[in-house]
Parts: sequence; C-alpha cells; structure tokens
Amino acid sequence: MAGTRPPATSTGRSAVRLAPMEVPKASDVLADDLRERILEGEFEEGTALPTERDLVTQTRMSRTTVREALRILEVQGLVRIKAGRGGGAFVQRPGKESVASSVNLLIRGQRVRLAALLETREAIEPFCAKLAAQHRTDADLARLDAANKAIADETGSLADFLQANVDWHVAVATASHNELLMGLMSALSTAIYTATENETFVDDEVRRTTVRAHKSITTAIRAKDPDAAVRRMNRHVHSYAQAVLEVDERTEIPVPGEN
Amino acid sequence: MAGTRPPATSTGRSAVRLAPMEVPKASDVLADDLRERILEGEFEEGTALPTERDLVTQTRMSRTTVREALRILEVQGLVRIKAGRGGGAFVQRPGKESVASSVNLLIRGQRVRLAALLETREAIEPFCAKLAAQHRTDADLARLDAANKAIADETGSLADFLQANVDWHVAVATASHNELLMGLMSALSTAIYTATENETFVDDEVRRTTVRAHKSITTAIRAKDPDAAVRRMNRHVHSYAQAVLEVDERTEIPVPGEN
DNA sequence: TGGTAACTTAGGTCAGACCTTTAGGCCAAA
DNA sequence: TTTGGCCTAAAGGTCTGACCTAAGTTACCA
Repeated sequence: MAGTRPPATSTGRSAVRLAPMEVPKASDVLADDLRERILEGEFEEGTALPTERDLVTQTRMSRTTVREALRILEVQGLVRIKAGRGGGAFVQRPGKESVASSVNLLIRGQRVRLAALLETREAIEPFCAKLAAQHRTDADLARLDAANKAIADETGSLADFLQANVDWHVAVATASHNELLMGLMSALSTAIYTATENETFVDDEVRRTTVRAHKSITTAIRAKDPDAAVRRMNRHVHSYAQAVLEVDERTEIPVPGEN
Repeated sequence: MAGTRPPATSTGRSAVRLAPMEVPKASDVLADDLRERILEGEFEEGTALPTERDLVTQTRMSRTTVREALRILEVQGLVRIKAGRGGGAFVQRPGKESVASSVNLLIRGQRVRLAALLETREAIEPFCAKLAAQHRTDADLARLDAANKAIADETGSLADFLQANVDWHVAVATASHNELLMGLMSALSTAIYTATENETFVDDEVRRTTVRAHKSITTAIRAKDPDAAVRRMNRHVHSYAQAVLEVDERTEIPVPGEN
C-alpha cells in the first residue's frame, strides 16, 4: 500500500481530485433516516414516533430542526401530526392521496391540457377493466353497483353526479387489485372531475348514456369477460373524451381576439 | 326566511349539525397562499420570492413559521432554496421528479408488487407508443436512436444497460408529447429499474432481444404507424414482464420454510 | 494584476420562552 | 344522573433573538 501517492503538480501541490460534495441539511438527515425506517416497515402503521422534545434529546438537534424533519415527512404523507395531549407524529404509509396531490401539482404546474388527462385515462382504464374482469371479487361488484346506482339517481346535483362517476371509475381500478393503478386512477379521476366541473355538457342525455355504458362494462366484469370489458371501456372512455373535447373547443373558440 | 328553524330532539335541544372543523396552521396558510400564486402563474419560473426576513415583516409571522411554509413548498417541488448571498426561494414548477418521488413512496409504502409495476407499464406504454407514432418530431427520433445505441453497446455494465433502457422508454413517452404520460412513465421506469437491478436474468441474449424490439418499435414510430407501434410495444413489454416474473418466481420459491 | 482578506447578505441552527390544543379527572350546580 | 365549569398535564404551534455557515462582492495589498 505504501508508495501509491497522488501525483504532484508543478507547484508541488498534491493533485487529489474530489467531486463537488453536497452537504445535507440537518433536518434532511433526520427526515431521511426516519423515512427509511418507516418505509422499511420498522414501525407499525399508527405507531407514535417519540415526541418532538424526546427527539431533541435523542438526536441532540434543536427543536427547530426536529420539527422541520417531521414537517417534511408530513408533507410526504409518511406521518400524520396531531396536536395536544396524547398527540405527536403517527406513522402512516403513503397512499393514493399523496400520488393524487402530486399529480395535481404536475397538472396545474405544467398546465397539462385537458386532452392529455383524457388521453392518459384512455391508456390506463381499459387495462384496469381487463384486470378487473380477471380478478374481481364480490365486494368489488358491490362497490360498482353502488356507484352506478348513485349515478342513475336523477335528482342529484351535478356535483353528485360527477362524484359518483369518480367513485365508479375508482371502483373499477380497485377491482383490478393493482395498488398502483388504483392510485393513478383515483388521482386522474379527481383531476378530470375538477377540470370538468364547469363544463355545461352534462345533461340528462349524457347521464343516461353514462349509466348505460357503466352497466354494460360492469356486466362484462361480473361475467369475467376481459375482452368485452376492455372493448367496452375503450369505447366508453373514448367517446366521453370526444364529447368533452368538443364542448371544450366550443367554449374556447367563440372568444377570439381577446389575446 | 323567518320560521325555518332547526328541528328539536326529544330533550328539546336544537339538533343543529356541525361538521368537524379544521383550524389551519399558520405555516399552512402561508404555504397555501404562495402555492396558489405560484400555480396561478403569478411568478415567472426562476423568480426569487422575498427573503425569509422580508416575508417575516410582510406577513407579520415569525421566521419559524415562514421557514416552515417555505419548507413545505420545497418538499412539494414548488420552490428551490439556495443558501448564501443572493440565495433565497426560487419559484419552480413541479415536474416529473415530484410525481416520480411520490409514486416511489407509494410503491415502497404499499409494498406494491413487482407484478403490479409491470402490469401498469403494460397499460401505459403501448398507448405512449401510439401517440408517439402520431406526434413524434425529428428531435424525438434522435433521442430514441441515441438511447438505443447506448443499449446496444455490449461493453457497458448492467447499470449502464438498465439506465439506457430507462432512457429509451422515457424517450418514447416524451415523443408522445403528453406531459402526464411522460411523468408517469419516467416514474415507472425508474421504479422498475431499481426493482430489476438485482435480477440476474439480463444476459447477452436478453440484451439482443431488447435492442431488436426497440429497433422495430422505433421504426414504426418513425414511419408514423400507430397500429404497428402499439402492437410491437405490447409484445415487447409483455414478454419482458413475463421474463422478469419468471426469474422472480424462480428466485423466491426455492427458499420455503424460512417464515 | 492577481490573489486574498474582509464584508455583506442570504439561509441554517440553536436555545428558550410562551401560546394553544387536547385528554382526562374532579366537582358542584341543575 | 347529567351537565357544565374548572384544573392540570402533555403535546404540538408560534415567537424571539442570537449565532453559525455559505456564497457573492468589494477592496486592498503584494
């Protein structure tokens, strides 16, 4: 080992090369450590982490730092923080909500076009329907029926209709028994919901068409017929997209020259 | 309006119903306000927000609170914080990284099965290929070719191969010109990358097959042939999934009874 | 003129005090 | 027996003010 030493430059200085280094912040170090433990499954869901003041004495960091770390984890959906006696940071496994919220940030931040949302749904949902037809349980069917019943209720408001619609689509994803698809679909559906909320095209006609389509898809899923499920879902989602985009253009084009 | 009063219970008590209320934290209020402005486009990307101490005087909140708000936005990918003179919080629009990281949290937190990842890719990527075939530009083609060249380089390590593989798949998504699909695919690909990194099944045979498949898909995209692109991508992704799962079972089953 | 030391301005960390929220227990009035 | 008032303890939430550290800017001297 002796004898291998870094070469010297003309100045006699050793020419050791070091990559630029990142100095992590204290709060990040703590957050990373806790995050890793949580994801590793070291704590049961719902377990309380030590109190802030305990963490201070254990880590010898200041309370500010500890709190920032906890705040990071909270934003990432890894803990839920309750104030007051018996409160504290409770471990939570991140679920669809966190994906949904970050997808929403992406959508709003990147000004994702409504068309892109609908396209994405066209990509994902037929596959969900296929998986659902393969793996559905009776509980899944019950959820689908319940959602569809709510959609058919003509006395409901627009918001009710859209919410029930979201529920049904999420129920399909749930029936696929693919956790990731569930998360994505629930994020997507909610986003489409909010984007469609002001649209005026949801009339009784649309409602009836929707109910009919949902019913026939549900039937395919119940019958464990993947091919029919894919085909029908494809048609449904595609025609819905077409309808929305048509209205979207109608409402946007008539206002030229305002620039 | 007079005369409508809440019904009374048997005890003569008014039965007013109130939902549980949320009292927002100060830091959340600030964070929400800033987030809304950022997403609304009030600041150009890269704009510096006021310094922490300025925000303190403007909002009349304490520095602790202001810092927590900024930290929240940082975690959500809405600002990037630099220390030192000329530093501060710089506005940033959330991109695929933030979606990717939250999808990763979901995957690790929910213990999403590798099979679910692969299924999801099977759902999304053929559609990406279709869109790519419809909308690809010359720049897109260049990226695809570059990535494929890197994959074909047999001198590269496993990590190099996998990285180039990810690059190619992301390039397809990019060519789809759908921002959301881009974000999802880049998150998915990276996740599959890490999940596959320890697998032993990537031999020269696999590499050659992969290169061949990518080439034929690229050809379809270049020729603007959506149907062929979908078909070939479907086959590629599906057979890759099969191969991975086969190895996965082989490596997991032989160790029974350790429970 | 080139290097470097000093200064300035920003975020990062710390210590400590006080406020607010919540759970639980206790007790007196209704 | 119930209801409301009250107290206390324990936890997070907020504030203050000081100091540390990182990174540009400037000025000065060899």
